[in-house]
Amino acid sequence: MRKERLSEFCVTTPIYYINGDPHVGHAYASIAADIIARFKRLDGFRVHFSTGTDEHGIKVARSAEKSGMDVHTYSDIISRKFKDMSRAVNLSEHDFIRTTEERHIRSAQALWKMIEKDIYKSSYSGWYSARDEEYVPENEVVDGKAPSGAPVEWMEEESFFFRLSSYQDKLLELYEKNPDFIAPVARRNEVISFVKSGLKDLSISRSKFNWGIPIPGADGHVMYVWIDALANYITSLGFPDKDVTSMMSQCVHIVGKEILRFHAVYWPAFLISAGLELPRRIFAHGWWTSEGQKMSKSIGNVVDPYDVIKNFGLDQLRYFLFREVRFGEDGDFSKENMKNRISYDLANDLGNLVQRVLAFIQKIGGNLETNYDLNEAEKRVFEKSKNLIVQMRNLIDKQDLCGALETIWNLVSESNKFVNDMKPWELVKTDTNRLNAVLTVLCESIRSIAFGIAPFLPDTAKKIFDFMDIEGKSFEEIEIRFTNQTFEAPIPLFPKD
RNA sequence: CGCGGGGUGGAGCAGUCUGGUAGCUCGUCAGGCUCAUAACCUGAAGGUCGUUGGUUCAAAUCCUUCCCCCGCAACCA
Repeated sequence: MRKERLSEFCVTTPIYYINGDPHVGHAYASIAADIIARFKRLDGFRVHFSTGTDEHGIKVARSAEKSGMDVHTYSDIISRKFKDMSRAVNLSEHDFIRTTEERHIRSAQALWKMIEKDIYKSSYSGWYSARDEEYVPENEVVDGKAPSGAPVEWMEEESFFFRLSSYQDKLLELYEKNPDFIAPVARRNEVISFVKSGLKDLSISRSKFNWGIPIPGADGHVMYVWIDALANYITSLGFPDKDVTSMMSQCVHIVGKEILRFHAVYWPAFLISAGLELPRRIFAHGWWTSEGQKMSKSIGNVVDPYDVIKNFGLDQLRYFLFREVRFGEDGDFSKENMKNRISYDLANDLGNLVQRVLAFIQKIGGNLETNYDLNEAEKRVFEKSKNLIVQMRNLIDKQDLCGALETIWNLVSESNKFVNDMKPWELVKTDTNRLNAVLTVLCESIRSIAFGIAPFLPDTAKKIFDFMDIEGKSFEEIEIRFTNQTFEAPIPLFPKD
């Protein structure tokens, strides 16, 4: 009965701000969400998966101006690049949402109306850099100058405020009652400590520029980023036309650690104010360095996902990103490590397992006479392969993507060891009955592995499914026992040069 | 004294709450095995567990001194 209620699932990436080209950090968040979405679909859930671009704000308006383009045209071009990246990293079925779309403008305005009781007009003041046309955070002002070196002056403008201060206790109660609302734990502690230190009301409008969503009934004011951008999640779910309650309640927001606070503090406050359902979890991922150094344009070590895909392959990238570093922690993107992962984990362990087993079956005629009358050793591996998805389910629900891969590779190793121990190349001469049992177990195991890797390495999984004449649409297929089966001749999955 | 996390063999980490001769994954070296893009098995090298002093029969683990690294500290998507 609980299964019934949980049959919907929602996962989101942040919407990416279009002030630069997509890099591996964007790809990382997108692939993470995709892996989760794919796993849940295979597991029978109805999944809503959204990503997109955040296109309003002074920076975008200025960039457009600088490049001599109309801001709409400019947004279209940059947004397109992110859309292309989504395809390049093989995101499964998703909604790509742009904050400049009509549906989103309606949604953000509707949300504004729903939280209006917590909004009041006052004036916003802060250190303003005229040259950069933006406010500079207090702690970044040094000797009356912005980090850019531009002079700053104290400015005031009329602004709408959201009464965030009155949500402090409610938020703390939310974190308290839902220990898993923010993950990983270290991040959760940071957020709690931030909220405990006291919340100030939030300025949520600007009148100095107009590249934003107009505030209903307040000419000359546009929404400032928070409400506009965060509302994308409910826009994507059909708000305000549809009831978003059940999907929201199952929603996991994947975000970068740099924007955790907006998602873990402001967003729930807005939702509570609007009387809308809260998401299930906010998960903050870490950042990648490149060859041990912070990625930066000036060093020229920014990792371009297209380069990696071209040089190493897409599934290889998807594997590396989530196996190399525990999801939630920072990590280093090193070509050397990437090569090793591909060579050892993918080619030697997984690729070779599939190859040695399926090629062997070819050798003895391409036909497997199944035998499920198993002895102890065979049963152990068989059970383990039947348990793979069960174990992964728990890990994926905690967004432990690295742990999920480790679990799969445990089975890969165990299966390789099983081949060595059972020596099918000897059984073929001595005991055909045992041989068939051993090969049956191995095929069951390979099939489970293929399903396990399917969310991570969809193309590779597809190849294995094809070798074995499997659909690969649902984990339920794992339960269907092989009967006398003819398999295709395998081709190495990760050929070495 | 703003809040928090951390310093453990080459790398990344566990162990610290509930003291008892340091463990995991990967890497390195030697041997065995070989169906395969090879894997697996056996053995080996490598750590004064950041520093100081203390408690104790016994400390990576408890108390103390100092050093170092990293997050967060509100308008940065």
